[in-house]
Amino acid sequence: MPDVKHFDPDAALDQVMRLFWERGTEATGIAEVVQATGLSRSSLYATFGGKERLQAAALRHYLERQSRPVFDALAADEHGLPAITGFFEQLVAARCTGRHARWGCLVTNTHTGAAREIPEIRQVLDAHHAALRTAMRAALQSARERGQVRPGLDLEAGAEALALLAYGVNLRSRAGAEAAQLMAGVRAVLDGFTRTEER
Amino acid sequence: MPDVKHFDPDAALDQVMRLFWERGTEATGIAEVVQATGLSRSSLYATFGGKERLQAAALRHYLERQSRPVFDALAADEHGLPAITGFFEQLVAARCTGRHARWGCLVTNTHTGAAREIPEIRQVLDAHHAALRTAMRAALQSARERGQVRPGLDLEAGAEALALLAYGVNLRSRAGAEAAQLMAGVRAVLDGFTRTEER
DNA sequence: GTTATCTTGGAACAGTCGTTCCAAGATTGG
DNA sequence: CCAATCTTGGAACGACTGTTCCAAGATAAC
Repeated sequence: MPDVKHFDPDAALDQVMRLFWERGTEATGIAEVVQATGLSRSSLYATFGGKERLQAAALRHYLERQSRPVFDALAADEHGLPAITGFFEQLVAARCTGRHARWGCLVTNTHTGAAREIPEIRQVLDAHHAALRTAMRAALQSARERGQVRPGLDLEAGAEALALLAYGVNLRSRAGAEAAQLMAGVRAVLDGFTRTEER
Repeated sequence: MPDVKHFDPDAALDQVMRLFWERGTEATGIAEVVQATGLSRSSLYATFGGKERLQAAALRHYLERQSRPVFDALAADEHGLPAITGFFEQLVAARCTGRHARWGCLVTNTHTGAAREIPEIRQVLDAHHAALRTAMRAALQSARERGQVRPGLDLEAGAEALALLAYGVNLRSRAGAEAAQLMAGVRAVLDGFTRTEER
């Protein structure tokens, strides 16, 4: 006849994710996590384990709640190149203005930290990259079917390129890059993927 | 009638740079710096000041010794697009194989850390981005003069795009990305910049 | 050789790190 | 209401953080 948790683990994880996202995982101490969530150290460790496990959980949470919905929307959008343009406009806007301005992307930020060596975390990094690539690839496929894409474009290579471009946007945005400059860069790549007659 | 330093500050800074580059600045303690350089804490603090100043110095050192020479070579190379392709081949090779494999780029790595807020460091980040953009811009200019570039390409936007792409390469390489996949992405972008008749 | 000045080694600092532990509290099935 | 079981608050842990300090050592001009 056990007791039950006095809090919502998912809501707590969401706050941890935001904390790690904004301030950086390595720079965030357990004390700050305790304060932000309102939990005690006991509850924290009993629920999520140590900091590594917590970081991995927060990262998975980010992938599911933040990235996946956007990726899925992109993959499902059959407008082709305009869908990709829209994705980047949305991305740049989110990275440079609003509640999460200058936070970058938690997954992107994690690439440079020490935690990237931990298998559980490396796995999420790779899963995120694969998901982003797949979404880009699907959108490019739609674009080709609509005759928007320049002949000879390797869709796999194009998807990889757009994924790398997104990382670049995420990275530079965290150091204060201007939205207009980022979008100009994005457009230069996208124009290069476009069929001449469409341009 | 003072004493002189018993070590070469520049050589020491070079070792600090390598340490921060490989292991990450936040993850590297002063104790490790002391051990790697062979200096005492006194000499370290007397020469470079605290960790923030040391990080800024190491970052500037990286920009001057690692980035600048490559950027200058790119800007001076008048072969056009092949020069840019060569730059990326060199980059991907350096990031994925050899002594510095999987180290990424110190400047790129610094974008995500807490130190990005420090003015002295933000300044180096922006200077690096400007230098990279300028070099790319010069190479694209040469490419245009040689008729290699597709009509309608905005050289500024193109330079920004290639810079963002480089950050993406640096980032993903640190998490173990495959060289071939990275280069495929790069080629997709570069092909998009190429004049149709040249392709 | 003397002396003034800087450098060096190493101990010590207070503060923070992530983690552990246990008594007290809360909950649910009986 | 009892009892079994999990949760919770909070103190305490050793290890490490970056930094400071000072006596001892080294150097170069006189």
